[in-house]
Amino acid sequence: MFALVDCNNFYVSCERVFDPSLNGRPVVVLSNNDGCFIARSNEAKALGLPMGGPAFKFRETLKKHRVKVFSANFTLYGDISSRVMETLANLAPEIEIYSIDEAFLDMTGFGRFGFSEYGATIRKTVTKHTGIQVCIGMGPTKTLAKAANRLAKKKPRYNGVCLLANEQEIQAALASLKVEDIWGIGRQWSALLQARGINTALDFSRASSTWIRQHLHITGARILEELNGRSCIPLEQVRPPKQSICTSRSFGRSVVEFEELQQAVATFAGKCATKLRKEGSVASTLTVFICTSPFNEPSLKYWGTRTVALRQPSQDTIEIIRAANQVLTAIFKAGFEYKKAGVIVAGIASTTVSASPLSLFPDEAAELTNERQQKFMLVMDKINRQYGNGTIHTGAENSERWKPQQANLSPHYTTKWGEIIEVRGPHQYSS
DNA sequence: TCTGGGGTCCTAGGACCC
DNA sequence: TCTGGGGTCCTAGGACCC
Repeated sequence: MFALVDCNNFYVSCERVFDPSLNGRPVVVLSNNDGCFIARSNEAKALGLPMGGPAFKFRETLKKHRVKVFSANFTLYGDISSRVMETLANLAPEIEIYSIDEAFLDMTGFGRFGFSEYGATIRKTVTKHTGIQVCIGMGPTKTLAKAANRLAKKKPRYNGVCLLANEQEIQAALASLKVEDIWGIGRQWSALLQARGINTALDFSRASSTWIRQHLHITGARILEELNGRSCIPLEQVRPPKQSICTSRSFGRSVVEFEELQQAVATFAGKCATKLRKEGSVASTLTVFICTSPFNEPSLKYWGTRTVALRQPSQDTIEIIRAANQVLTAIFKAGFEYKKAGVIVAGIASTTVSASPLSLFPDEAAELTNERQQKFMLVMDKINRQYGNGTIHTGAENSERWKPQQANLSPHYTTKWGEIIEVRGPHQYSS
């Protein structure tokens, strides 16, 4: 038996924990650059504000209904998330952290407490420890637990916990689930399925496995099995090492100058190097991409990207920035208004298993430099850990000019002393 | 005027090996 | 006119997830 625990309207809930006056009011959280809706309270959903909808198109509604709008505060959400996960890990020994607001739990052996009863206990405990509300779905496979979770969220009669334990419950649940709402079925595939008369999850579960295998490949075949109660997507308790690391941003405004793009790309490359060191990994390839707005007319559109091999697998900020700069120089075209850029490092290997190949012609001077570079990076990371990110950085990195817009950022309530005090104010302590 | 960021898995096809 | 069988590795592109 699997359980899927999913936080309700997670980013909005995080904001509400620190400002309960927002309860009952419509609240939305925007993506970087205050672009799209990425979280909505139930009240905001009821106003018809769609997930992913661009905020500027709904200015009227936001104003008219006095919707509280937040810029994304990922530092806060990440910290609250880790508290939720910690609570869950104490309630069930086997847990897979699936996303910032979701976790799968292995419920094997918990039947003796009653699955639904234990689900209710989990719900209560998480709210008590963190202030975050969750819904829980349970079923014999991860895909069915996902479906159950959807029901738990949608239908009040479940009280936030939906258990699919027997054949009848499962069939009824699948009949009420639209095919596009199955976990793993996106837009393209649901169109394909609907064209074939497969409209519900129940239809899907009874579809021809040959046809599914042919058109939806192995991924679809697994879903079919899982809907029929045969588990084939296992719980992944340890996160496998990342295969690629990406740092990309849309710019707060158009960027035209090469030098400015250069600073942005250097900053992303530096961030990738920091992430690599945090993972204990080295990368062997590097990709840089730059692009104009996808909403431009075709003649004003440009998408430039190139991948190169690094001279040797690396996690060195300076090395990676240098390589990224070379790629940028090669793909940059003057005369375009750039809106976004990014750096991706891949071909990742762990530093701990000494997977990086040795040089056939070792260069002692270079080795010495490498060693010094590594020590330098250690010092840099240590300073930034202790005094805050960005305390020390290379001259090439600069995030001032292209910085994303964040007009309505809430304080970093749980991660910066200064911002906690700023909000609460010393006078409140007396009461 | 203004439209996010960070990932994974799978397949097909090309280039290569013996 | 006729031209094997069994592989690996890599990349691009397309699908999906939150």
